[in-house]
Amino acid sequence: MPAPSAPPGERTWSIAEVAEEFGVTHRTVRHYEELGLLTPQRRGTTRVYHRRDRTRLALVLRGRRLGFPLEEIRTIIDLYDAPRGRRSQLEYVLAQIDDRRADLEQRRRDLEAALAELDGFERRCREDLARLG
Amino acid sequence: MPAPSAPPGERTWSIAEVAEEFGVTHRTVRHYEELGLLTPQRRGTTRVYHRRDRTRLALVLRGRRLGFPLEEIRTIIDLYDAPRGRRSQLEYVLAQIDDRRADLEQRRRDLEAALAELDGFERRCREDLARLG
DNA sequence: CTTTACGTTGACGTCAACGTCAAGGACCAC
DNA sequence: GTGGTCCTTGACGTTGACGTCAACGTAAAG
Repeated sequence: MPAPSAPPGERTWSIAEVAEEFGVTHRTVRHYEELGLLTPQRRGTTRVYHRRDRTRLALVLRGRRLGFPLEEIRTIIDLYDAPRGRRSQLEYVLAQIDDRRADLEQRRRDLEAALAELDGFERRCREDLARLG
Repeated sequence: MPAPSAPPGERTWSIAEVAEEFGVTHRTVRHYEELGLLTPQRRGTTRVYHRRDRTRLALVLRGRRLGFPLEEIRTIIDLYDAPRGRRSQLEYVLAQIDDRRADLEQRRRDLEAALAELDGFERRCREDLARLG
């Protein structure tokens, strides 16, 4: 059963399909649900994934590639869905955004430094190689 | 005993000093030694850290901030110290460099995407805020 | 000489992020 | 019916990266 496309015309996916598509195991998908990172619909007892779930999963996996702990990832993507009706809420969200940005920019500096070192190292290696030529 | 600066005039450090300076615990420093990331000298039974160890520790911590597993970090920084006398060795090292660069550039893409999203989200939040007067 | 500070080596504990069964329900094909 | 495929919920195992003792050595300070 490759997941029904029943009432609102919107396509949905089974757990096996999303796992396959994103290159993770169904256990991983379930784990993310346990942590509140995903909240698929249920058709009876079976999980039904919508576009929204795929979007969130993509965000989770990107955060994972960047080395963030899942708990932290949750607070971030929850931020995107947070209510922003009142001024105080908006100001809180904006403060969080600043924190996140500072973190990401530190990582960017680390990343650029690592890449620069790698470049320098490659140059030296190529010079060594040329000398052996 | 803030570590002796005995024969070659080069300053050295105790485990407490390097831990302090890099903002980690001595347990962490020992753990890194167990994994072969650091190889301090011994004066009797006591560890003595040289500039080289500090350099490596800095690399390790940067790798850690970037979310790399310690084992992977070890293979990378060992690469920097690897023998490159023979052509085959150099070619191996250059291949490894390419692998590493590909990984780092994927991370950079993820990072840029995350920052871009954050920027867009902040703009929307600021617009919401403006609408609230 | 005893205390205090810092060092050492095990060895077990913990937490995150899953892996890996086990046992069973639901539905289709034959 | 039986089998096969995909789904479910536990629940225990594992790995990485340390934390946290315990038990002990050593060397300067009182």
